[in-house]
Amino acid sequence: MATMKDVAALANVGVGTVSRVLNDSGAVKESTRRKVQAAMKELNYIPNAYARGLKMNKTYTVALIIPTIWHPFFSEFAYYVERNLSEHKFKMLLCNSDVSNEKELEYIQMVQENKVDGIIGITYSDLDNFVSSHLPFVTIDRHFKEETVCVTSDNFQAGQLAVEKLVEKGCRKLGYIGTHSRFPSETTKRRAGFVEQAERMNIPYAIYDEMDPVLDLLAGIKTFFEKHPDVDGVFAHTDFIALDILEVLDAMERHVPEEIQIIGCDGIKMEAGRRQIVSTIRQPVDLMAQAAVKKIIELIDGEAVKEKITLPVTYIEGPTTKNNCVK
Amino acid sequence: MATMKDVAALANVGVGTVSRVLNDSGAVKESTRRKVQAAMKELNYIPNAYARGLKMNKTYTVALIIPTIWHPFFSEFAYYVERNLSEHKFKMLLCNSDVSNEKELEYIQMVQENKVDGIIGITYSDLDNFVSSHLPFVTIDRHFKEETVCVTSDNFQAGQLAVEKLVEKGCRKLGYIGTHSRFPSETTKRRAGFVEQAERMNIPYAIYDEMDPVLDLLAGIKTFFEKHPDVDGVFAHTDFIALDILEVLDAMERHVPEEIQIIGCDGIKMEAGRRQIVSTIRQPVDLMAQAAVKKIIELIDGEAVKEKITLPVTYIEGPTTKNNCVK
DNA sequence: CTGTTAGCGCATTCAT
DNA sequence: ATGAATGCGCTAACAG
Repeated sequence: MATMKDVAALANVGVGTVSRVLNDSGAVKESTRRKVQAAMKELNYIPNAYARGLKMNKTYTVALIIPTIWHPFFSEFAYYVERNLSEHKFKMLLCNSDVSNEKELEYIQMVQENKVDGIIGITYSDLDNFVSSHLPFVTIDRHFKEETVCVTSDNFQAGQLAVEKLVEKGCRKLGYIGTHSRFPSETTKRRAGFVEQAERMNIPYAIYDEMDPVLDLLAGIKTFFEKHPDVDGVFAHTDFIALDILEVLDAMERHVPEEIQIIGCDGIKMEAGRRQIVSTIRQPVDLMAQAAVKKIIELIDGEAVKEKITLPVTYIEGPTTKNNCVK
Repeated sequence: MATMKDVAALANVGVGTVSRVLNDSGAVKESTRRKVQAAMKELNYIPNAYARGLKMNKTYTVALIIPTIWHPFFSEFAYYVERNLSEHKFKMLLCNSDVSNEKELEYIQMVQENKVDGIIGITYSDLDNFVSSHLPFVTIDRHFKEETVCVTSDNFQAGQLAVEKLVEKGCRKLGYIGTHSRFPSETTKRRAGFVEQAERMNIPYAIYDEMDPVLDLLAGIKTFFEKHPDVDGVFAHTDFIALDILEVLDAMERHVPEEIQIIGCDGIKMEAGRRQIVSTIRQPVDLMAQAAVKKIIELIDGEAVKEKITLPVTYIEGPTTKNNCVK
């Protein structure tokens, strides 16, 4: 592997000059620049990012820590994060925590050893206590402390919007079905928004909300519908829970959307271009990723304002609601 | 950030000794070892992987190049690759090529600069011409040259198995519906296996196979069924195509699986623990990832046999076939 | 404009 | 068993 020294020797210049043409820093005479470039090409020179990183104390690498990439929401998010990072000449180290506190901490150690410039994390430990405050950190859906930069979608609005749509589509009694983590998360506001809007619209509702990990969610959902047979519109905390609800209702021979309508949350798609799997309140995943990358780079460059960024959600019609209503 | 020198100073030893206890190399007196460890803890010492990488010319990093992480097959694969790498103390750099030849080449340049120890790739360019033969490379579903290590599932068997199952379930005339890349891929054998088995079982069949990118696949599928109204069993080249077929048949008011049965291929699941979306021939994604990681590490350690690894596929019953038949 | 030099943090000789 | 010295490839500061 050719090094800068080899290039310098072949071009009959000093290594400083090679560095200058490589980085386009300092002034270099056009003729020497061409000489150097020719030498680089001839030797098939490839700069060594490790040497540069060691010297500069900057690696142009960001770690993305998520529970698991094997999930449409996270994989879409990761896709856009990588794409945005790539556009800024950054690389992405992917870390699957499996929602394990222990693995999260292992990754924190690892990324520090690997001198990542920053971390974008969807995590569930109190990582902020372990990340040196010098390490730029952007969190998603989770507001640790005031000083942490957090990107989230408007979860409260999501709950409100779901109620609005369900009522608009003729529902008379609503249900909220969800689970929540032991740790604080912005997503709990989905339920709050649901409740607030239902109260405001003066529409009756029932709630089934359990803490993760849930042993038998399907059984819980079934019990819920047996207890509340008059519920004809459901807001599910996630699209996956909406799928579970569909399964239960199918087994109970209750038809969706004719008898009961369901709106999920997240707006997951299995791949770009494919449609949502249920009617849903969609998080603007692409914009969230874009915002997260923008923020992390600002933090890295030391020019970021610490703030919480909340992006708006939208309703997307799918197969689990009636679409023959007044819009 | 504390360095080895700081630790050495605090522990009153030389940097060599610190390096020795850190890497458990060479002999160190127990008492000094403890002194050093105490100093490391006190200073909250974190080894610098960039310095080490520069020195050792090894980074414990592998790049995964895939078309897009936003796809259940690739995200499951990436999940298992990362997990297996992680168990071997390796890190994973994720690269989404978007099936763009240009981006693939950019990534190749990038990962070379970043001194990755190896590449696992699901790619569509002739990357082998651009990767220095010194860079360990494991490819999935794509056999470049004899010397390339390739991991794939038994695509031919997949086609055979699908025919077997469809016939077993009572189908009298089969259809194969798929698309294929402009580039050679192991997956084209799915069709070959389908044809071979149908011939052998002496069962009539029709084929619709177009080259990507397809402008209007749904229209093509519709035409196929109009032309072959007697087809009552279909093997789809992928699960996603199976979904498309479902959509078309739904619009044509032909019932699945009562009138027509469909078997997809890949066995995608949206997340761990969730079920397949259609009846399918499943690739052993976890084993493929495991094999790929094992191979790449062997290549890195210079002890790999160059070979093609073919893993068996299995049939998984889903909602698009009749399950009331003799097994 | 350009050549020379001093580290960046670490692993590894080579003496001791 | 351990301390000192060398260099991995690069950038930046300095001297010309």
